[in-house]
Amino acid sequence: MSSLRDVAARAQVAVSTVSAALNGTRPVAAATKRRIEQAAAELGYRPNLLARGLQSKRTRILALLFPTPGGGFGHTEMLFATGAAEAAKELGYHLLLSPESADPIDELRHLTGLGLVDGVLLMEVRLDDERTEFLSAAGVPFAMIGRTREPDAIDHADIDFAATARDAVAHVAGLGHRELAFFNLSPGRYAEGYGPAARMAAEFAAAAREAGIGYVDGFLPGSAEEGRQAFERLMAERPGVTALAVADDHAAAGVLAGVAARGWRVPEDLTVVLVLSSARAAAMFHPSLTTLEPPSAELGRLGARMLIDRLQGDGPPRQRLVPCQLVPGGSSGPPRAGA
Amino acid sequence: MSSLRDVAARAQVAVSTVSAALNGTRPVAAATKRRIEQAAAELGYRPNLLARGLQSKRTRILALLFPTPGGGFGHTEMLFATGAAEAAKELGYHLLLSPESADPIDELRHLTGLGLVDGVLLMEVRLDDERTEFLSAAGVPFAMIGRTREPDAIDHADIDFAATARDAVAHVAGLGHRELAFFNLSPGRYAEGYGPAARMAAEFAAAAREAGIGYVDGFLPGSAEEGRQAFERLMAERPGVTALAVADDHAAAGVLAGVAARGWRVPEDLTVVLVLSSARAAAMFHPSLTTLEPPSAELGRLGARMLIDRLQGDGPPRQRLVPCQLVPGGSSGPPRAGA
DNA sequence: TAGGTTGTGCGAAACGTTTCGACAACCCCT
DNA sequence: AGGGGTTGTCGAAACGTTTCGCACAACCTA
Repeated sequence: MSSLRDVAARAQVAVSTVSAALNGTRPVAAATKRRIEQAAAELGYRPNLLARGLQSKRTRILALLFPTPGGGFGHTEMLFATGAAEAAKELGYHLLLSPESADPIDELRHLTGLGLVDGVLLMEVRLDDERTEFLSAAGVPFAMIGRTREPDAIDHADIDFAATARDAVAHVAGLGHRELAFFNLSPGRYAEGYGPAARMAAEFAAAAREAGIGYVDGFLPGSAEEGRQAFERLMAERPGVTALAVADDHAAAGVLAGVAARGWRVPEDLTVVLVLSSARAAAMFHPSLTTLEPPSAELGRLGARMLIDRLQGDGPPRQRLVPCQLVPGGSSGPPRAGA
Repeated sequence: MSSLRDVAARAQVAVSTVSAALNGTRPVAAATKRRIEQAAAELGYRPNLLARGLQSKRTRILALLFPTPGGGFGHTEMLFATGAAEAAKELGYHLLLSPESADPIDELRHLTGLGLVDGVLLMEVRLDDERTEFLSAAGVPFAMIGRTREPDAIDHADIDFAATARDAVAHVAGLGHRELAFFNLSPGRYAEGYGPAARMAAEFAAAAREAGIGYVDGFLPGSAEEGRQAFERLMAERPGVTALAVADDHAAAGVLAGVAARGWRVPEDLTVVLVLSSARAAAMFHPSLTTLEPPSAELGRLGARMLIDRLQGDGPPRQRLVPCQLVPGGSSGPPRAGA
C-alpha cells in the first residue's frame, strides 16, 4: 500500500503538503495540488484510516450495539442495522456490529475504551436504560433508536406512536367500526420496560377516546396459540368488537385461526390490522393483513445521521418521530352487519 | 484515556517493558509483571486499537459484506450477521457491517485499501462471483458463507444441501408418500446464479431418485399468488403428488390458500414442508409448517471462525457443510388414502 | 579469573497520518 | 529602498503502540 510519503516523493513536495492538498485543510497552490492529485491517483493512494484516526482522534467508525438474539431478533431490528450502515456509509462512516453480552455496561466500557469508535448507536432502548447514563457520564457521543422515559436530552429517532395509533384508529373508524381491540406484545418476548409496547397501548387508548370509539386492551398474546385464546376471550367479553389491532405476528396467526374456527371470515366478520410488524410478514397471511409497518430502515438511517451530526458539530439534541406506514391489505373491511 | 506511557511511569519501568508484560511477548520478571499489571488496573488502561493496528498491521477487525436489502433481506441473512459478530467477539475480533453498493468490486477495493480490516467475510455468494477473484488477486484473506461453483480452494461454510434433501425426502417417504414436488425460490428475488436454489433443486432430485419416489420440480413461485397458481398447476399436471416442499415462505402461504380453496386440508390431503426458511416463519402458519431450518447463525459463526483461523495461521482451506435442521410441524402426515 | 550464557530491562525507531510554527519569496505601499 | 503583509511550502513533533538491538548484571563453567 502506498503512503503519503510515496505520493510526496512522486510529486516532489513535502508530506505535509500532500496531506493539506488531499484534505483541503489549508490552501495549496493550484498547480501543486494538481501534481499531487495526479501522483496520488497514479499510485492508487488510499489514506490509512488507522494512522489518521490515531492522530486525529476521529475514526469515523460508529458502533451499533445490538442485543443478542435470545429474545428473537426480528426483521425490524435487522432493518435498523442495515439502514444505519447505509446511512453511515453515505456519510463516509463505518458501522461496527457489536453484540451485547450479559453485562452491557462492561461491554460498553470495553468498547469505548479501545479508541476504536467515535460514537455509539443504541437500539432496543428500554424506558429506563442504564446504558444512556453510562455513556453520558463517560462523555461518549451516542444516539438512540427508540427512546427512554425522558429522552429529551438525547438525540433519538423513534416511531411516532401517537400518529400511528391515530392512523390505525382513523382507518378502522373510517370503515365504520365502532369498537376496537388491541393485542399488545407479550412481555415475555421483550423486557418489562419495553417502550414500544407501553407507548403503543397508551396511544391506542388515547386515539380511540379521541375518535369516540370503544376500545379494549390488556391482551398480551405471544404465540399463535395464545393469540387464538385471546381472541376467544375477547369475543366472550366484548362481542361488539369488530376491529382488532395485533402487535405480534404469531398472535395474529392465532387470531386468524380462531376466526376460521368460528366459521367467521376476515374481513367480513372481523377487521384485523397488524401493527409494528413488517409488511413482509403481513403478506404471508391469507388474506394479507393490513399493516402499520414501522419505518425501521428509516429509523436506522436517522439514528446514524443524528449521531454523525452530533460528532461533527454541536447543537441542541434532536429527535425525530416517524409514524408507521399504513399498508392496506385484504383484512380490512366494514364491520359486519349485525354489530 | 491512559496510555502505555502512563502505566510505565506509574510502574517505574520502560514503555517497552509494559508492552511486553501485558502481551506476554517476551519474558518479564514476575515481580515486575505484577507491578505493571497493578498499575494498569489502577489506571484502567485499555490498549488503543488504532495504535496497535498501525504498528502491527493487524486490526482484528473483519468486514461482513452484505448486499443492500433491495432483493429482500431475510431473517437468514440477519442470522449470518449476528452469528458472525458473536463468534468474532468471542475470539477478540470486531465485525464491520459493510453494505455493498452497485459496484461491489470498487467497494472492496476501497474497503481493503483503508487498512482497516484484516479480512473479509462474503455472503450471498453467487456460483460465479467476481468478488472472490478480486480478493484472491489482492491477497486479502477472506471466507465465504455459501460457496462458488468451484469452492474447494476457499474457506467456506454452507448448507449441506445433499443431507438436507435426503432428510426431507426421508421425512416424507417415512410417512408413506410416494410422490414429491418441490417449489424452488423464484429467480426474480435472487440473482440468477444463486447457489442455494440451484443446489437445492439438484439435491432434491437426487435424493428422490435414490429413495425411489416420484419427483417433480420446475415451479418457481415468488409470491403468495404465484404459489397458489403453481399449486393448482401442479395438481392438474401431477395429481398423484401428496407431499410438497416449498422454499419461499410467501409461496407457501399461497399453497395453503390453494389447498383451502380446494376444500382440502393440511396435512390430511397434502403434506407441506418448508425448506430454507426459518422456523419462526413456519410457526406463523396454520397449521404450523414442518421446516428444514437453515443453520444460519451457525454458518455465520463458522465463517467468522474460519476467517480468523486463516488470519492467525496458515493451512489448507477448510470447508464446513451443515445440514438444515428438521423442525416438525403440523403440516406433515401420511398421504391421503386415495393416492 | 576469564569467557560464555542467561535473564531482565531500556531506548530508539517505526507505522502513516495531522498539525503547527518557521520561513522564503513575493507584492504592495509609503 | 525597506518594512509589513500575504501566500505557499517545509520540517518536526505528536498520536500510542510494537519491535528489535543492546546493555548490564548475575551466574555458571572451565
